Amino acid sequence: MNIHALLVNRFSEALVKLGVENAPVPVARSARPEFGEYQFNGAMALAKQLRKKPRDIAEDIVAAVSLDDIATKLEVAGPGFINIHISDAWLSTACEASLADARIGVSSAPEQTIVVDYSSPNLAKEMHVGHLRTTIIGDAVVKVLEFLGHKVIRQNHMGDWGTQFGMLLAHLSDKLAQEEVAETALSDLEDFYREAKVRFDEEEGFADRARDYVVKLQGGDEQCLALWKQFIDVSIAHSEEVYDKLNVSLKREDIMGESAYNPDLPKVIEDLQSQNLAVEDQGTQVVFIPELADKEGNPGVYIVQKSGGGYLYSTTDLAAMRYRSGTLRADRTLILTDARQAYHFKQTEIVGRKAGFMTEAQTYEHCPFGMMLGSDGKPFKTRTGGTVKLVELLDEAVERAGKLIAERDNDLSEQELADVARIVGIGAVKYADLSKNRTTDYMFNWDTMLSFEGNTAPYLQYAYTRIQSIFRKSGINADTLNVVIAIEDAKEHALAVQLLQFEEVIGVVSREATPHVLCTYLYELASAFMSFYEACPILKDDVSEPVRDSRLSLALLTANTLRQGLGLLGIETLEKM
RNA sequence: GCGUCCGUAGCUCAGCUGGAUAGAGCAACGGCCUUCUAAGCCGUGGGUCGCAGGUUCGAAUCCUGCCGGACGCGCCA
Repeated sequence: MNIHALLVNRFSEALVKLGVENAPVPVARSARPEFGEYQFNGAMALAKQLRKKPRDIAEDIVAAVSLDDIATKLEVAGPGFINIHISDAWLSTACEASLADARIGVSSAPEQTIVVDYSSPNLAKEMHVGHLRTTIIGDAVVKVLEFLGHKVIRQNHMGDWGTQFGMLLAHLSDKLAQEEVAETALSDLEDFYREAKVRFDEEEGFADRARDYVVKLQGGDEQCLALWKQFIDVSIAHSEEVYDKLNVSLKREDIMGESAYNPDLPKVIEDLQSQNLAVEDQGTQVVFIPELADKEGNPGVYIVQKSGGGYLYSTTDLAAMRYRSGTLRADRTLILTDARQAYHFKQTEIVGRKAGFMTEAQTYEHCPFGMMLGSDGKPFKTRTGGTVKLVELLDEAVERAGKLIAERDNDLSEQELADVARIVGIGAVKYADLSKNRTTDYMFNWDTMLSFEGNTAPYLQYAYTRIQSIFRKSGINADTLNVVIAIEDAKEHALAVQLLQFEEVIGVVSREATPHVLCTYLYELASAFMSFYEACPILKDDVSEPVRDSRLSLALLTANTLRQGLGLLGIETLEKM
C-alpha cells in the first residue's frame, strides 16, 4: 500500500474535475498530529492561475476530491492547507491486507536490468573501514532492487591490475623461492605491501625488476600470470572473509575485476579514434570534451592512453560501460564510489555516450559518498598512522556486543549467546554506516560505530525480539492468528500509518540508492511500536480477546516489516536477545 | 584560478520536488522495572538552520554574492 501515491491520484482526479490540468500535486506528511497524517498543499499555488482566494480553492478541492473511504475528515487550515485525517477503519483494512500479503503490500516494479558496481576493493591491500560504505550501501541497494523484482547484476570491479602489481609480484616471487607458500606470505596484505614498497624504494635493482614484471604481466607472460593469479586468489579469499562476516551477498562470480577488461582496451581506443573522438596530444590519446569547457573555452581533457601506450582507469571504465550496456543490457548502471571520482564519471559518461557505448535510454548513475575522517576532522588514521582493518572493526563489535549481553539477565545458551553477539555487533556497525547519507565526508568514531543505544540496529532488533517474545508468551501461532484489526488507540493509529508507508520508502531507496531513508523509516517504525507497546497492553488479563488479536496482528505486521526491512539492509533479526 | 559537494542543538546527523511552532540520537537533568525483555518508555533544558541580499502569500530548502571547510581539475585509481 502506498498512501502517498493513492492520495496523489485522488487529488489529481479532483483537480481535473475542477478544470486544472498538469498542475503539481503536492501531498506531504503533516508535521503535527492535529494537522492529520497528510496534507495537500496545492491550493495556494493555484490562487494566481485561478484568480481566487487560496482558501476558496481549497474548499472547492475538498468538495471535489473523493476520499470518503480513506479519510474521516478533510479540513482547510491556515492559508489553504487541506489536512487529511486518515480513518481508523481504512487503516485497519489496509493493515489486514498487508498482513495477508507475503510482500507486505509492496507491489513489484516493472522489471529492469540493473548493474550495480560496488565494493571493488583494491586487491593489493587489505580491506579497511573505508570500504565499508560502498560494500554495505551497494549490497542494500541490490537487495532492495531485487525485492522490487528487478534483474540485478552485481559487479565487483576489483582493483586487480596495474603498475603496483609489478612490485608485489617481484616480492612474492622471491618469497616463494624461499619455499614460502603464498597463503603464508600473504597472510597480512598490509605488511606484504609495506615490505614490497620498502624494497622498491631502497633495494638496488628491485624497482627495475618490478617494472619488468608489469610489462610481462600486461604482455600475458604465462609464468607471470600464474604468479599474479596466486596473489589474486589469496587476496580474494581475504575479501571473502570480510564479506562473510559482513553478511554481504557478493560471491566469487560477481567479480569482474579491472583485469577482465584488459583485452578490450585497445579496441576502446581504436573505436574512439575511428570516431575522431580520441586524438593524439602531447604523446597521449585524449578526448576533448567541449561540454566541460572552462570559462575561457578550453575543453575538458580526458586521457584514455598514456604516452608510453599504457591504459588508464578511464579506458577500463569505458570498456566496463560498454560491456554493461551492450553485453549485459543494463537499463541502469549504478556505480558506488567515493565522491572524489565524481568528475571522472561525469567525463566517462559524456565520452561513452558520444562513442555510442550506451544508448540514450540507458542510465549511468554515479552514487558518490564522502571520505572518512577521524575525530580531528582530518583524513582518518589510527594512532600509529595506519588504517583500521575492516576485520578488526567487525571483531571488536562482536566482542563488545558479547560483553553487553553477558551483563544482562538472559537464559541464552552458549551458542545462542555467540550468535546474538555476532548479529547485534555486525548489525550495529552496518547500521551506523547505512543510516548516514551525506555525500560529504563523515566522521569515524568507534563509540558511535559500536553503540547499541538509541537509533541503532540493536534498537530495531530489540523491537523485533519483543514481538517474538509476546507471541511465545501468548501461545498463539502467527500462522493461526485471527487477523481482525480494529484500530482505536492513538498509538495504534500512529503505528498503522507508519506500517503502511513501507512501499513508499522502498520506492525512494530504489530510485535514489539511499538506504538511509530506509533506516530512518525503520527507526520511526520501531519507535512507534515501542510507544504502542508501552501504551497498549496485549496479554494483560483485562484485555479482551478481540483487542488482543487486533494488537497481536499489528505487532505481527510490525515484526514482518522490521524483518523484511532489516533484511534488505543486510541486517539479521533475532528471536531472543 | 576554475569546478563539484558541504556549513542545521555541546557532539553525530535527519529534514532540502519551498509550506504551519526546524526534528532524532548521544551528552545533561527529572520521572517509570513485585517486567507482555529497562538494549526500553515518558518528560525538561538546549538552535540568529555560516553571513548578507533576492524571488515568493510563504525560504533550512530555490537564485546571487561573500565567509569557512572538503575534494577534484592531462598521463594513480
